[in-house]
Amino acid sequence: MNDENKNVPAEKERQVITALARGLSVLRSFRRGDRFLGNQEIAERTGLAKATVSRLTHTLTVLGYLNHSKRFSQYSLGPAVLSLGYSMLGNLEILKSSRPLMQELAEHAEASVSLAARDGLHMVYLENCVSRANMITLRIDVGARTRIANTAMGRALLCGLPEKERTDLIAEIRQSTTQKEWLQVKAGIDQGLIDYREKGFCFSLGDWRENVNSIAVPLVQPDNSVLAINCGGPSWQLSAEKLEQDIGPRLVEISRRLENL
Amino acid sequence: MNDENKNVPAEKERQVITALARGLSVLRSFRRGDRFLGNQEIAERTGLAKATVSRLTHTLTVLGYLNHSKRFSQYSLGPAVLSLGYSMLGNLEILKSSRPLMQELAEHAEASVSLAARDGLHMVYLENCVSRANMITLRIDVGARTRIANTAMGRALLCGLPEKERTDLIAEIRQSTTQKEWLQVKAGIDQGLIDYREKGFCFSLGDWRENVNSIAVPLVQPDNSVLAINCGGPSWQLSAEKLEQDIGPRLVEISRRLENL
DNA sequence: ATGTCAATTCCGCTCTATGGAATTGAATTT
DNA sequence: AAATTCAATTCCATAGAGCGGAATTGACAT
Repeated sequence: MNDENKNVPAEKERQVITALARGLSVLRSFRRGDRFLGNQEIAERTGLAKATVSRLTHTLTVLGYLNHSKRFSQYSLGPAVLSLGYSMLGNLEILKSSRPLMQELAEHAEASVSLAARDGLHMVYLENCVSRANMITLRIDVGARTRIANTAMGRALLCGLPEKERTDLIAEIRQSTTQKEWLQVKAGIDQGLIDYREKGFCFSLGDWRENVNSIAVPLVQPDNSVLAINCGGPSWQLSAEKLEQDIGPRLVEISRRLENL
Repeated sequence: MNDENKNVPAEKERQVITALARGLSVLRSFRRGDRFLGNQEIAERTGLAKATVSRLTHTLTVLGYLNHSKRFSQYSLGPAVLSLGYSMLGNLEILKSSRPLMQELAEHAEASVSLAARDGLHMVYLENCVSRANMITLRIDVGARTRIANTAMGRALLCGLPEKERTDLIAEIRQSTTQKEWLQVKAGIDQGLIDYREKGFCFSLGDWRENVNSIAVPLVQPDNSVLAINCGGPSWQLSAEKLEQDIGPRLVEISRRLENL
């Protein structure tokens, strides 16, 4: 076997435990909408050998992270994964303090206000406050993910990162984007940086979904990790002007207050 | 090397991948309230060697399941764990259909109505509906866990299980309980079985927390897995009588409707 | 400078995890 | 019933991943 380092600059990478990484990739292969997956399907998605997947799924089942349905001999995600998320949220101090402020803004704007953290090239929603009026309509759930590249959330995150990390992340995003898409994405990011410098917040006017407007601000935590808060909703309800004049300043104020404990 | 089977009845256990199990136990070692844990602390909690933990935490960090704070050189749970929970909930058909019924009952009872699944000896909350009136007071979050042994949820689950599984699970519970505790626990379970046979639901009157009453019903899914729904709240608001006369029958009705798709 | 404590790396060894092939098992068709 | 198909599981030999004790590094306090 030859060391095919795929022209990675021979960086002495630290050891990653493959069995663990593989097991987790099995869990991740369940996407929204796949209630049940069989070993075969999982093997295809993860690129692992059938025998390997069989053992991984068995292990995960024993541990409660997967359920096994005998009827169909297929697997579904088990309750144990939920507990992990619960522990995570329970340990985030910021949630307690941010909730009331977010809810207040949600009511004022009659829109949706969310707090999110970065996971790779995505933002993961940690908390979501909705105005009573919209309670039923809108429902972005905790744990949901949106791309950094084309959302106000993502742009705000980028603005909150230290120079070096931002550059690296932008490079990563570029990697993951087709040449054609990149032009748009780049434009959005650059505009975000400008908006942030000039106004303190980033926009996404229909970039994520047509007819959905949103603005967002970064939120730097005591441990220097960066989160982002956005306020978004249907464009007929949240005009660019309203966002800029009214909501924006309020968001900035919220972030300021949260950063000062 | 001698096969020390530790007097386990020589059951040919299937292979469990240790590296994966260990990695997950690292994640689980974060309990509510531990924002940050260091390798040493994790090593103690999991019983793994320091060097091993160091590699596991590194792997988990690379994958996004842990965050590493350079300042304190400690780890916290990362956003990736949330996504897993999200995928799980997103794939549960039952949630969509149960939500309106649960919310309706929550409003009627001015209490909290929850849906939960079993994870080991615990019930994990999958969904929680609260009456508007109580929105602020009560907050049992999705992903939270309560013991099967002393809750209405747990008792209802036991009632919903097929004979064999129930017996096994009760045996497991016994294992995990001190002799002294067991008497109480056993009594509660037996009473639950009686209540379920006679009335269709199980009680917990102050068994979980003093001043908290609750009733629950099992919910058997198309794939034969069993969930449970409860309705609970402060005892001054939910008297035993009200639960039995009014809430109970409604819960049974909900479960009946949900079981018939 | 010196001392302490934790994280990481080193290193040789062991046994775990691996994947191709064979087997089992379930479901469907003839 | 028998035959066919398709997927899951088990078998097996082997490579090398993961292991832990010990040494090293690194951060911080004295």
